[in-house]
Amino acid sequence: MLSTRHLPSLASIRAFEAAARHCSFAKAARELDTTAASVSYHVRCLEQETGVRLFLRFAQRVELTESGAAVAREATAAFDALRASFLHAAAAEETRLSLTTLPSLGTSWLTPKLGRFRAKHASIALEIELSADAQDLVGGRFDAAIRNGYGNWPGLRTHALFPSVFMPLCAPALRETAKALDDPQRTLEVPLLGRPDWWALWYRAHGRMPLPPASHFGPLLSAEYLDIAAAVAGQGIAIGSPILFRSEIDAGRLVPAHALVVGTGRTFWFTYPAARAQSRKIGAFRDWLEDEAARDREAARPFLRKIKIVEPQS
Amino acid sequence: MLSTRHLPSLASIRAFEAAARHCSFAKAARELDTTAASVSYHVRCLEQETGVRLFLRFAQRVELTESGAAVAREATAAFDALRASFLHAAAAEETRLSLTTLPSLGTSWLTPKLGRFRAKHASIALEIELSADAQDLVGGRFDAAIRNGYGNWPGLRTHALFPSVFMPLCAPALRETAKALDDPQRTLEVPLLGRPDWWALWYRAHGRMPLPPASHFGPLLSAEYLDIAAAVAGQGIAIGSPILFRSEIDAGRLVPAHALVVGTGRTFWFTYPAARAQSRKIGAFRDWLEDEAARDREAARPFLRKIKIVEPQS
DNA sequence: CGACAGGCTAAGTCAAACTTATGCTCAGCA
DNA sequence: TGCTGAGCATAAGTTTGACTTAGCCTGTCG
Repeated sequence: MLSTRHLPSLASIRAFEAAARHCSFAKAARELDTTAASVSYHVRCLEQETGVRLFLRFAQRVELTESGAAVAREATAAFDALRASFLHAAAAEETRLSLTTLPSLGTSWLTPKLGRFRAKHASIALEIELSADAQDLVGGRFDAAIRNGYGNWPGLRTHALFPSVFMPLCAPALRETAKALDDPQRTLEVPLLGRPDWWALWYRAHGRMPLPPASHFGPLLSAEYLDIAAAVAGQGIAIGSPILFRSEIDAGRLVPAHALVVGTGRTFWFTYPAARAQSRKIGAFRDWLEDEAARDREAARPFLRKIKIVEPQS
Repeated sequence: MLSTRHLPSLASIRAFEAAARHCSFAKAARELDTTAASVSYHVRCLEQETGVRLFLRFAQRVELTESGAAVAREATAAFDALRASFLHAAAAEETRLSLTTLPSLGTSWLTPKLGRFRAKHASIALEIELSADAQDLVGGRFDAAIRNGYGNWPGLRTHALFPSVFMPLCAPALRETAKALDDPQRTLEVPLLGRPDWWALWYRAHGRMPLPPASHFGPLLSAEYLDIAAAVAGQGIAIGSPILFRSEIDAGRLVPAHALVVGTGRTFWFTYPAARAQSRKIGAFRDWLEDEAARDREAARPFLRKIKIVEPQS
């Protein structure tokens, strides 16, 4: 009859449980949006499989047996507990958002704004992991990511935040020294900080100055925001995003060392698996993030007004 | 997402619960005797429907999330409780047998034997309801019945116990008076007790005596065993079954008032719904009952050796 | 008495459940 | 290092338990 782990058809148990609550097959059918014949069939199968009389039948009604009532109590409790656990898990799921993002964006741009997100969405705890490499969004480890790229990632939904651009930035004290970026007669007296490939692209876009030799470059640091920190300290001219480091500019710790802003067509995106489109927390974070990005794009308008796009050499 | 009473697909929950226990879709599939693809599909559907990440996926394994683990605990507990309630109900069902039977058979024949049934099957509690009318066996109120008839009841399984026959029985003191049943010269000095239709059939089978007028019949009592009680008290000659009332004969309280035993082809049957054929308690009771009936048929062999069958007039 | 509600059953239908085939990523081993 | 096997994923196709429909029966009520 009933083996060790075997359980009767759960569909039958579901039909029985509803019939027991209503003491009526017709009412159970209405609740389950099915027919009384289906309920009758399932209860009969259950009785046959288990050998337990669950209902006494009368012409126009049914009556639970003692055994039937006992099983029904357990069934109702079991389904209620199951339901509650899903509701609880879904609610808990909506209170934690795990985000993977690039180190400079996370450190310099996002983190300073989190107070505003927390104020707006007190119930959502944000967990941010910084990584220079794009993390997998399918395995379930992360809910969403902020990435730099062209936004053509299969299976992911993408929302553009702001363009990925760069320009020379330096401490105000180096404003005079920085004029050498535009003057072939002047010698560059401080090192160039940041990604050499960006500097190469910048000089290419500039078009009227040769790329300085490698000896003019500072040490290669592991993230953009470290180059910027060195520039703030007056150690050279860094190449970086006027959006990501806007707070430094606004505070007067950095100034544009040259007016030319270069881009490669890349953008910063907020992205998540398409299957997660219904997630309320992802939606809330996305909406807030888009507002923040729009605000920063607006504030950076003088820099973004005239971006010179260059093709990266592959 | 999840409405008030709605529960996700129970098949999906079942697959998830097994996968959670094993932390492996492949192992769950083996337990459920299905494929890993099926388990994977169900878990995915469940995650999609509930919005809850239940597992983190790695190339060759899966890992429960916190939420997944919580839901799994509830699911395992729910299924275990359900299973236990069915096992318990099935066990309880096997300890109670409700039988409907005819009054005389129940009172005079079956009840005196119940000690032997109880001794043999201590765990089965017998509940007997006496009724002159055949009770419904389909509604679930009764497990089985002992009926008198031809045994052709649709949907029921039948086991013959002993033939339904009748003969004149009286107290020993009326043995001389009873000779009038065979002697046209003698006047019947005591009333005839019991069913007038049986007396009519008996005289028809006799063939050498006219049926006495209605004035020779005693009052119409509601059950055969009451007629017999009156006969034991010497109030007349009763017509009844030498099997049902064998104990009175053995004790010398009654003697056959005439040797002729008449039957109409009817039998006493033990019967139950065919769908209940697997019931252990019904099987146990049937086996015991058949033994008792066989024993009584053997003891009544002198009476049953030569039964005169007459057709009832319809 | 007729209408209706609510059970039952058998035959037929259908959609969720399941299978098969293929692909991908590791881990372990020679 | 290359090969094998295990264990996930997905899409297309198949199957079967779940469900529907039609008809019947029994009460209840107006």
